Formats: sequence, structure tokens, C-alpha cells
Amino acid sequence: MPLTGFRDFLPAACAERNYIFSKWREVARRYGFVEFDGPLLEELDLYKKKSGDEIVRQLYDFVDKGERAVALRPEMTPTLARIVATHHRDFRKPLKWFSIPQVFRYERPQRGRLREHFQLNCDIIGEASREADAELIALVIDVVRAIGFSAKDFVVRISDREFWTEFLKSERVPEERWEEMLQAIDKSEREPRENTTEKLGALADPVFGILAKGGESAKLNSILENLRARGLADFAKVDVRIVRGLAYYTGIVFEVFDRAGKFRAIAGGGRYDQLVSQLSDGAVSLPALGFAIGDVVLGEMIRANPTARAQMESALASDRAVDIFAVIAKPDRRADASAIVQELRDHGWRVEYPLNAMNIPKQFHTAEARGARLAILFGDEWPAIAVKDLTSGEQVLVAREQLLAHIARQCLSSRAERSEVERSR
RNA sequence: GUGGCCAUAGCUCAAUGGUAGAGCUCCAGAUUGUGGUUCUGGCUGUUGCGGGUUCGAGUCCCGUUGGCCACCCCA
Repeated sequence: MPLTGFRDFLPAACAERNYIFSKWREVARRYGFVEFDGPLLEELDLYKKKSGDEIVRQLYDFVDKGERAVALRPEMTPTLARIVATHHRDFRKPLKWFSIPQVFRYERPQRGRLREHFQLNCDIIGEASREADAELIALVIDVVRAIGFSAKDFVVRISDREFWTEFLKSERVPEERWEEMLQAIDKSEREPRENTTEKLGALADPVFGILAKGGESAKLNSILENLRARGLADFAKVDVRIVRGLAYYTGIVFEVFDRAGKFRAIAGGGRYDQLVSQLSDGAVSLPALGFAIGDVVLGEMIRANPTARAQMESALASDRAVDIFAVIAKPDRRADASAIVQELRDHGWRVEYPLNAMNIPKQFHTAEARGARLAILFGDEWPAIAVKDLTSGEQVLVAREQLLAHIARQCLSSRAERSEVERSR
């Protein structure tokens, strides 16, 4: 058994993971994002610097053999900010970068949450415009849509920390208490009203008033308007209850939820204009925003949704299938068979043949199990080869030198259909 | 860190305190050259681990480890 909260990826699970990753990469690239990566292990201080005690408690940290205090990355943003602070001069602004890191946290595993998971991180660095906020939200919507979900399945709840900080300013709340107030608002959805009232004190009534009305602002409205122009209005709504726990957010924040409310948040993000400056001790100042979406909750949602599940299963079935299985009907033909198998592979076909002596029914059974489209038989007919279409059952005899052309005719059409299906997703 | 539920074959699960089983998977066959169906046979267990009660414990009790779920927190 793997360690608590960690997963083995057997072929089926690994295929699902790769499927999700490929969708992530495809959509991020559609928006012009480029992929980067960083180290799994960072200095503990990178995370201690700008995070709350709670996050430090859940860090997967230890002292290495060089007596450095290190931690497995709990999120990608500090690494990104560190890299950007050093290398941003090498790139035109804005940077549009994505990464698929495995991240870690030391806590008790539960549904939808382990001690490790993979997440897609997409960030825009060096762009302060509202268009960038809308673009990032459009991207997260398209990432979830590409998996096979519709506006009936999920929604992006969009909020703005500035909306609340302006409010706190107008209520003359001292700035050092803002974070505490924001956390109380963030939690108001998940705990009894009395607890929130107690935490907010005199602000309780006005805050509950705003929450009841829904709250709105010119900034949030313009972002919604932008999404409407893209035809994405059905996927988003303004909801000022969203604040997000991380202290570094400074502007727009958003979270993605399933409409049925069965799962925890599947993605979240926002603007963090000060983080690069803070992590570089003021040396570099760049506005930034980004989001992360994890593979665990997304995978649970896919399995629970018939459409998304069917889409994934058909993609996985065609992905693992071989094109051709070579049946060795006469053991004497093994050398001829492997020569031709190799030739077919050189032409890009996926080809398998039995590695040990096997009776013929069993070879066909194996061909079927491997999802082969064609079986080619090596036996008494040599140098002719019997080619059997395993879907229709039709079998024809083909001369050795005609084989490649024949297979191209039979397989290319189905392969073209397959890639057509993949493109349409 | 706190609490609840659970732990039997690779998987899903049976077994009144009385000889540990079934289905699926896997492997091998069904007269030596044609798959999906079917049939036959075969493999796999210190019943998570350690104590206790009892003539006898998979079953009851205590401890322990692990898993799931919820809380906390949320990257």
C-alpha cells in the first residue's frame, strides 16, 4: 500500500490522469499559455514568509541532510513568483504561463482531498487590466467545459476583495483588522450565523445586509459583461461571499463549484498584485493573477457525470487500443511475422503479437482484449497474409507486398474518425 | 489536532460463538488454423496486528495499526 493520502496510478488511473492533463494543456494552449515547471522541494521560508500559521501547520516539511529546512510545495504560486522575480526581464509582458505541478499538504485525507494532488495552474503576470481578469475566468470556464461539463453542471462564483476592503475603509476599520474581517466573511457561508456575528461585532448588520442583497460593483459588473460578450454569461455569477482563505489575494477572487453542491470547490483563483513584490523584497513589482484546478475533485465529478464520463471512456478506449494484432498460426512463421510487425511499427501503426507460443483461439482472444481493429495471420498462406477485420469478421488474403497499402486503406479511415472525435472535444 | 464508522482471497462481499466460502478477475483446457458467448478445471487467506474471555473466536472484550467519512483548514 502507498503511504496515507498518496496514490498508485495503475494503468487505468494513469490513463485517466493523462486524459485530464491533456485537456488542461490543450485548453491552456488555446489561450496562448506556455508551460513551465519548478522544483518539488523549496526552502521552507518561501512558504512561511507570506502564509498564515494554519498553512505552515499543514506543510509537508523536513530538515534535509544539509540541515536545510525544506518543504514539498503546497502550491505553485510562490515558486512562480520566485521565478518571475528573477527572470521576468527575459519575457515580454504579460507572461501567460501554466504548470501542472503535484502539490502536497500534511493533513488527514478525506473525500476529495489527499496528501498529494495534481493541479493545473494558469497565471497572467504583468497585466493589470480588467480584460486579464475576464480572460482568466474565461479560461477556467473553458477548462471545465472541455472535460464535458455544461452550464447546468458548474458555475464560477466571482467576487472582489476590493469590494470588501473599500467597505471596511468606509466603516473606518483599522487596516490591521481587515484580514480577520475578510476571513469571517469567507466563513460566514459555512458556520452558524451567531459565530459570524460575534466575529464581526458592529459590522455584522451591514455585512449581512450586503450578503442578503447580493452585493455588486462596477468592476464585477464589467467582468460579467465581458463574459456575456464571449457567450459565457451562463457559467458565471457575482457572489461576494467568496473571499478565499489565502491572504495574498488583492482584487478579483473566484471559485468554481458544481451546481448540485455535492463536491467541494473544484477550482479557485484571483488577483495577487503584491505577491511578486513581497517575495522579492520589493525588488520586482508586477501585477498578477491566476487560478488552480485540482485533479481529485475533477476526477470525482467526471465519474459522477454521465456525459463527461462517456467522453473520457471513449477517449481512453481509443487511446489504449492497438491497430493490429499479428496471429502466428504456424510457429515456423514467427520470424516472418516479427519482421512484418516491425515494418508496420516503422510506419506508425500500433502492433502487437504473442511473445510465446499460443493456440489460435487464444491469440484471437488476446487481440480482442487489446482492442485491435485488424488481425493479420501468418501461416500456410505465406507469403500471402490473411487480414481479418475484427469488427466485421471479414477476412481477405493479401500478398506480402500489398500489405502496407491494404492496412493503410482499412485503418486510416477509422483513425481519421478517431482524431476527428478528439478534435471536436 | 478532534470525533464517528469499518477492517475476511487481487476485487466485491458471505459465514447463529462450532471444519473459512461464493461471484468476478487471473491461469489452464474443451481432440492440435480463427475472437466476443458458453462449459470444465486450477491458484490465492497467518480473517490487519497483539492480547484477553471461552472447551472452542472471523464472530465477544481491550489495545494497536490502517482505511473511509465528518470537523478543523483549504493551496
